[in-house]
Parts: sequence; C-alpha cells; structure tokens
Amino acid sequence: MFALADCNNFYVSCERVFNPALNGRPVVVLSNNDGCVIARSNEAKQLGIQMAQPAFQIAAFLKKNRVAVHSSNYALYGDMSRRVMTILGEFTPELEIYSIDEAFLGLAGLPVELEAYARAIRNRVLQYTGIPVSVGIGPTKVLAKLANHFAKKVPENQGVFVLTPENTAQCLQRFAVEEIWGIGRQYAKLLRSHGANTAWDLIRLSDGWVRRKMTVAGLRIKKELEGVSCLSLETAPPAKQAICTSRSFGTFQTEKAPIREAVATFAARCAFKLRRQRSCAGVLMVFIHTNEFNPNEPQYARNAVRRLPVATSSSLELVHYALDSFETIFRPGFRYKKAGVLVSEIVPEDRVQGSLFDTVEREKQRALMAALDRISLRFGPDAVQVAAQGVGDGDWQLRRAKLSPCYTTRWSDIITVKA
DNA sequence: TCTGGGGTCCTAGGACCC
DNA sequence: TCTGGGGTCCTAGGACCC
Repeated sequence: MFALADCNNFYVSCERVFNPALNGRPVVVLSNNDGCVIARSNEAKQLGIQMAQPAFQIAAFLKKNRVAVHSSNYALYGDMSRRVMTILGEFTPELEIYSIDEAFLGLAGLPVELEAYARAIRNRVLQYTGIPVSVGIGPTKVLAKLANHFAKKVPENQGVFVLTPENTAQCLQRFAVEEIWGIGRQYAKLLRSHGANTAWDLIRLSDGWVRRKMTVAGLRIKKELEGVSCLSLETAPPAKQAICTSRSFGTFQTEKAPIREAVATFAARCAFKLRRQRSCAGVLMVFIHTNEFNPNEPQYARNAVRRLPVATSSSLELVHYALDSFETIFRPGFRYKKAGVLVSEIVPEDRVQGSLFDTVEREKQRALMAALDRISLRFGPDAVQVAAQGVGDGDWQLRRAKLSPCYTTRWSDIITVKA
C-alpha cells in the first residue's frame, strides 16, 4: 500500500501560518513576476478564480472581492516544505518527495490500522507546522492519488481516505478522467471522445487500444487503476539530466548590458545547482526571446548550444561560456522578455573526462567554488558573486510587489508576537 | 518480376507532472 | 501594458552500422 500526503493549497497555507488574518478570506499567490495565479484558497476557488489565470485580467475582480494577493515567496515555501517532509519521514522508512507539497509513503511491512495512521500523519503535520495536509491511501500510486482526492474534496472524510476493495469501484465511477494522475488535457479529450468519462470507463477499455493510443505510459496508468502496481517508490531521486535557470524580466529589456547581467546570473545559478548535486555539465545552452504573447510586435528568439571543453560546475567557467554564447545571439532592436541558461550532459563530478589540452587549473577552481559556497551559506547568496552578474538590483529582476517576509529563513524577518 | 534482417544512436516533437 | 519556472518520459523517423 501507498499513502499520498498532499498539502492543501500549499502556498496559501504557508502564508496563512504567519498571517492568520488571511484565514477565512479568499487568498491567491501569484507566479514569478506577479504573472499568473498559481495557488488559491478554497474561498478563492469558490469565487471562480482559475488556476494559471493571468493576474492583470482579473485585477479589478480581485479588488472588488477583497481577495488577498501575494507574490511567490519560494524561500518561505521551500523551508516549510522541508519541515513537512521531515515529519512525514518519521512515519515511514520509505519516503518519496514527489514535489514541493506532496510525498508518497511506502507502507509495506508497517502493521498499522490505515485510517488511524493517515489521521496521525495529518494531525502531527498540522500541529508541528500549521500546514493542513490530506492523506490518501491505496494499493498503487495512481490509486493513492485518487484516494487523496476524496480525502480533500469530501468534507465528511476530514482530510483522510483509505481505498478498500469495498469502496474502490464506486470511487472509480465518480472520478472524472481528467482528474487521473497522468491524464492531461489531450488524453482526456481523446478518452471522452471515445465515451470514457470516468476512471471506471477507462479501465473497461481494452489494453491494446490504450497502449496504441496512449503509449505504454497510458497502459501503466490503466493497470495502476486496476490495482496492479507499475510505478515504484523512488526514495532516492536520480541525478538530474538537465538543469535550467530562466526568468521573465520584471520589465522589457532593450539594452544588451542588463540582459548580459541576467544571463551571467542564470549561469552562476546553474553552476550552484550542479555543485549541490555533485555533478558537472558538458553542454551549455543560452536562450533569449521577446514576448511571444504579443503578435503585434517584432518577435525574436534564438538559442546557442555549445559543448564545453571539459565538463564543469565552476561558476567562473559557466558564466564565461554563457556570456560568450550570448554575444552570438543578441540582436539590438527588440524588446526582450525572457532569458535562460540550460546545462545538460550531466556527469558525476568524480567521473569527468579530462582533456590533454585543458588549461584550467581544476583543483584550484574546485577549492575556490567550495569557499564561495561556504560564504553563500553563511552570508547569503549575494555576499560574493561574479562581477559580470552586476551589482545592485537591475530592473530585469523579478517583479514581486506583494512579497511576504522570509519568516523562517532570515533573522531580520522573524515574526513579531505582540503581547 | 524479384532487392534481408538485425541493430544503435540521435533529434524533434508531443505528452505529461508540480 | 500585463501571461511562471522548473522537469520527465515516450515515439517516430532518419542516419548509420554489419
């Protein structure tokens, strides 16, 4: 059996922990640059606010309905996530952290009464962190996901639900295909056009048809719905195959210099992510583009891919090559909206293929980066950086007008309790 | 008239997740 | 005016090998 623990409206819940005035009110959290709605409280959902809705389209509506609006605060959400996951880890030796707000727990060999177990998880996470979680339990990961839906959406279940041989058929019949984990918009459309409207309808289609139309991934989902476990727990996340750092700019950029700073910053960030997972990248790509949503303005989008002489995780090297590539693709005369750096061909740092013609003093660089990371850990990521990243706040930086304090990760932002 | 059978690697594009 | 930022997996088709 598997349990899926999923934090309710996670980003909104994080904001509410430190700002209880938000309780009972409609609250939304916006994406980077305050662009789209990416989290909604139940009250906001009831107002009909859609996921991924651009904020500017509903600005008046938000104001009129007195919806509390927050910018994304990933420092806060990431830290709260870590706390929740630590608690979940106390309930099982097999924990798969699936995303920032959900985790699978392997229940093999745990001699427990399942509903009491689920309730204990919910209670402890709520008590220790203030974050409400829903817990669903089922014989496969897809069914645990499905159970979680009934834990969350049916008030009588009070946040926990266990699938049993007795209730499974009824749950499948009440579960719309687009709600199934792994069925997105396209497959949902296909299934509905073939008369399969619920999870129950899906498992009544033939294996052959599902395999043909939805590849093996679709067949796996069908088997999982039937109770045949095809997806195993991944307790140790595999090393990433690609790492990307990209941002939309806070305002359109027409000059070369600020975009250059942004690209340098993204490259340095990729380098840091590589070092954190103890790996190096052999290929680097830089991309820039204009605002693709506006058909009335001249569009430009280019990327430049280059193979590095020797795989590396050095900020200095990656920034150097990223800027060099940037020079080859930048063209003046456009309003740029976004840029990014992507590194791939990632190898463990102790298995880097050397080169006879290598001129870089690798050992020195490695020690330098280690020192840099120690300084960043202690004094913050801005304490020391590559000069090309620029100093101060370029106006390419994110727009975050409604940012809450970093209550749990910055001493100056720690919460004040008034007597 | 008739033209094998077995592979690998790479890329682009499309599907999906949060 | 204004629309996020990460990722993964699968397949088809082409180039190539013997």
